[in-house]
Amino acid sequence: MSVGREQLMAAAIQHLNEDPTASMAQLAEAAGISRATLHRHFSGREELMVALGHRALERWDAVQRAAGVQSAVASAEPAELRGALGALLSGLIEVADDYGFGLTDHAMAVNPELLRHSDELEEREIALFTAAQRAGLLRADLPARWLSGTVFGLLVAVREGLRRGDIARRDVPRLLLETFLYGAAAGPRATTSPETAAPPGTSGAPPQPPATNTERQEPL
Amino acid sequence: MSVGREQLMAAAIQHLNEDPTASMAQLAEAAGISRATLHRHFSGREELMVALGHRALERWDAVQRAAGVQSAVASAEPAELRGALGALLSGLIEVADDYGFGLTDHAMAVNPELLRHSDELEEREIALFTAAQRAGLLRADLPARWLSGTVFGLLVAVREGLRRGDIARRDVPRLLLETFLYGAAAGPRATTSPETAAPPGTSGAPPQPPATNTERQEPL
DNA sequence: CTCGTCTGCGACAGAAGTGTCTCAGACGAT
DNA sequence: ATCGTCTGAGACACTTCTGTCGCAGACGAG
Repeated sequence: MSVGREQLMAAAIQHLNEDPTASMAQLAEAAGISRATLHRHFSGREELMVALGHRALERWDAVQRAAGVQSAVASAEPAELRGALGALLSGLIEVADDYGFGLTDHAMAVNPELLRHSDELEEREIALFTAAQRAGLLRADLPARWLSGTVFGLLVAVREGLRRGDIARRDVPRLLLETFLYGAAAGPRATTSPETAAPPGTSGAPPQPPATNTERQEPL
Repeated sequence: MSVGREQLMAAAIQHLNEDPTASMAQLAEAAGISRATLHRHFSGREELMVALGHRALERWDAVQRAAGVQSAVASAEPAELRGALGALLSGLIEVADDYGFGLTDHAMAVNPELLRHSDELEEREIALFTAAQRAGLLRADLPARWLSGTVFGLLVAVREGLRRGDIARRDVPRLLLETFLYGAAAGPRATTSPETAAPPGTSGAPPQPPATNTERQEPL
């Protein structure tokens, strides 16, 4: 047994991230094994895809557990919800980066098993958003389900940005969090590190209208 | 000539939105023509895909022109930039809805022609974001390129939300605009229609801390 | 009516991927 | 050394999609 099932799936995912249309032969070669051996692990392409999907969903699940989503929702404490939200988003970045192709791959959106599994995780996430809305951390005038979709879309944007080299890996958590929470509009807001609010960009100081300077609540 | 080339592509796209893996035979059937006739219009699948891609990019281009992106950037006037941003996002919703599959289809991300075309449009959009940052409409502490990616990601979220029936079509412009500009965090902000700020959801009034009530600048 | 054009239909070969099978060899355990 | 297990290589049949071709029929223009 040269390569285990785990390393096999890891190699497959890594290769699928570069070419989502890779054939079984290419995936076998990427894993350094023969096509026959690949079929000894997974009876067919379908089974491999489902296995990869579940692997990704289990990591998503692990992120939710590590973030303490369940207990935060149960407690309804703003502090706990705040922490769970931050940990969740941070953790999801890595998952989206590792399993990038799965975010938008058609095979994942068709299989009933995977759909049920991901729906379950999504509902848990929506429950967190709903609780955060009740606690006054997140806006209540946007459906929690849409907020969940927003996170998904932003993770796609993160994946693309990293793939194309548009954004630096170390900036991703800040970009994701800032964009998701406060959006792109200019205006007074309290960030986690105010000194990074104005990077030394080429643009001079924006002729910003002197809006009433106030403190904004800092949910995360 | 029963069906023109335009209607043919429209039918193809509509069908591809439901099943991105549809074969040429399925696309021909969806358009109500034979497979041979489809090949008389497009020499192969590759050519069809490129044509569909360009069609989508031309609509994107049209949205940019209708929004007056170029002149707004040239003028650097906050009022013009504000209008261009709003018109751009509103227009992109329809494009993303009609050409949904193209947002994440692999064939689109591979063809050099389409890449050059979309890069050109994207650069124009980034120029608008940059100008809006200089005018104080958008945050300057987030890269304009990331803001462009954010819009892309949110459009993917819109597509998915509509496909799954999570969100109502009439709510989409508000959801997209509000989320992109102000994010998901709770806090004092001036929306375009304050009376819609608190929908009659099941959740009671959130125990929101009485943050200092202030007016926020309203970029769009 | 007749001609030219366009269309659908069926057939064809080729390409690519998939799943299965056999066989020989490597390798470790005993 | 031998046995059992696992592996890679190759061959095979099967499916699906693709691209091309010829032919017959519909249909409008003249």
